Amino acid sequence: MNTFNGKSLLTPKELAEALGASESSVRRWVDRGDIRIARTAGGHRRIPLTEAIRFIRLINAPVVRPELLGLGTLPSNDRSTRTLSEDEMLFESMLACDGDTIRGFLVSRYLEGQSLSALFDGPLLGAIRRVGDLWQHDERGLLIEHRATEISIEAIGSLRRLLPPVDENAPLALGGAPQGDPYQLPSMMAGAVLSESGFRDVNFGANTPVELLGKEAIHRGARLVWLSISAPSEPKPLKASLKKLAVDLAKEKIQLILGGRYHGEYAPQHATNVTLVQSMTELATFATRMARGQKKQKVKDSV
Amino acid sequence: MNTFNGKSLLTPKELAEALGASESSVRRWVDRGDIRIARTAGGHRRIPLTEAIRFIRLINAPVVRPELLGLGTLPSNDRSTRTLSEDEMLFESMLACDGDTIRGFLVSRYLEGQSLSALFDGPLLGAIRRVGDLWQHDERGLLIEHRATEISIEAIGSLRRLLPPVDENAPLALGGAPQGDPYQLPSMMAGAVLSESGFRDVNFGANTPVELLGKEAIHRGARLVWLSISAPSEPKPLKASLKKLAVDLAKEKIQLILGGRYHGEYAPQHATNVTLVQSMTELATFATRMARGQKKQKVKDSV
DNA sequence: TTCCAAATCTTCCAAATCGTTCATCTCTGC
DNA sequence: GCAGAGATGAACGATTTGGAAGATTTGGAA
Repeated sequence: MNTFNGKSLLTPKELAEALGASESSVRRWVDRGDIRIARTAGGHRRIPLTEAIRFIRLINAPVVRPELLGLGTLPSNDRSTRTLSEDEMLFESMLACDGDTIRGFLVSRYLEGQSLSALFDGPLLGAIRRVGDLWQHDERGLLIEHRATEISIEAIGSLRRLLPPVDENAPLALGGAPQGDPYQLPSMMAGAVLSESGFRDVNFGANTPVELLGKEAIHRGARLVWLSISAPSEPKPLKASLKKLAVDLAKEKIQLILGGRYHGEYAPQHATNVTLVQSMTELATFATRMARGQKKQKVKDSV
Repeated sequence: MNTFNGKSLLTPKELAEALGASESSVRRWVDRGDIRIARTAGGHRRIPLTEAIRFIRLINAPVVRPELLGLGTLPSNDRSTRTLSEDEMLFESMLACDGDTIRGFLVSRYLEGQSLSALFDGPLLGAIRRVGDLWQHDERGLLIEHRATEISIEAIGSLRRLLPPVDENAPLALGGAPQGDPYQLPSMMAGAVLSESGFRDVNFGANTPVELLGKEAIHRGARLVWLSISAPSEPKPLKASLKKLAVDLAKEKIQLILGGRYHGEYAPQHATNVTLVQSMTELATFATRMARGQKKQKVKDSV
């Protein structure tokens, strides 16, 4: 499947979503003759892309979600080849610095029911890692990686607007990346995933002093602290401050979650309130279970 | 009806309810040409969100129910009862890490007709500077500054969604903060302001190697390069690379704009294509004039 | 192949929107 | 105060839209 041309036949549903109209309307327009179509043997309407474009230009219709017309996103009923080329497609879009396609792709997938954690672990982080590998070979790679970060920040922002609002009484989660770690993206993703999992999240971003984070978590009555460790660091001090952090948080029964490429190297041993996660999905699993527990506890408290 | 919140097409009824006006009036405004619209194949009016925003700013209409426009809740737009000074209010919200209030405040001021550059120069940068001063006295200040950055990033994203779409033929602007400068925010603001001024903007964010930026600008046919210098640096190398950048860009007739707290200290002398700006407003003024010039040139080219 | 879930079909209906007209309201100038 | 101009909002029958119900088709998996 040629990812960039998308497919040449659209279903009424696809055209309807691309135009921000209803399936019923598209069917009526087709039946009235405004859009010329082909039919499958069984009578289902199939709209040639060129015909869709002719119609769009004819009535000057605004296209709400261009990616559904195949300019970026794979058609949704092409499940066999989808997973294979998803990463490829996002990677190509990153190379082209095409933020619209990336945002559109992620939003589409989210609306289709994918979780944020799956989207991050799969296509998005996949593409970003490949972009990151680039600047071994190509000096432009560094620029592209910078741009990919900005695009991803924007895309995560768009996705967050689609999340249902979080309960004001939801447990609080604080986090960031430790001092010396300049990567913003993983922590931002973690915040979004935690919000999806039922926490109120407060992300302090890259390069956050671990000691302050701990104090703040206690001060604000957080139930969870996350740290994303994506850059190597002086081993001794970070390991020590993580250990202290774990102990301090344990006193208040606050969970500490460590993730990121280098999280294993600095993680404190033998701490009961520390959890290591390898992926956003693991984070989501842990957080969802924990949020459910907190809710029960809240209910129990209020009884 | 499209239920998800990122809705980009409004019906006349929705806009009417959001403005507290009648459908009849909206229809009249549309038919008179005050609001540019699209039509469905059946002739029903569909109003692009950005066009609704443009109209609201144009006639300075109060928005009674912003949530119908997907804008979330805005602070009371009862303009007579504003007691706290704007700066004070934003600062307080930053202290409380209350991102919603800050986003709502900025969006509502934008709807009232303020320009992005004025909002950035005034309330937003004002509040951020005060937050920045905090950690002279209070160690929590550093955390709050981190959080203020994240909040501002999100707010700028929200504002950008409201800008009218940029013409595909608009001149291209590339920029970022130079190597060694970790501040993301000023460059992100500059990108938004340039977009408002009629450029297609590509922001490479903090810590971007100046040499690569220059090559990329030439490679992609940019008309403008911006650099926001918010952190002190080794004077010699940065000054040298800026000088080389200015010369390289001059050959292609690309303007270089330098801004940020420390821009004066590294700016090349005697370069005709280099402009120093002290504020986002100055950037906007320069960029708007330049974009107008580019447009004229485009028209002339096509004749 | 056979089977199943998801997508699409047709048909129907309530709600929204259309274009139009008309009464009401608000301002301005005298 | 009053006449006229212009804007507003309500009302009308005709048309369009969006969604639901139940039958059929599709694409992929056992």
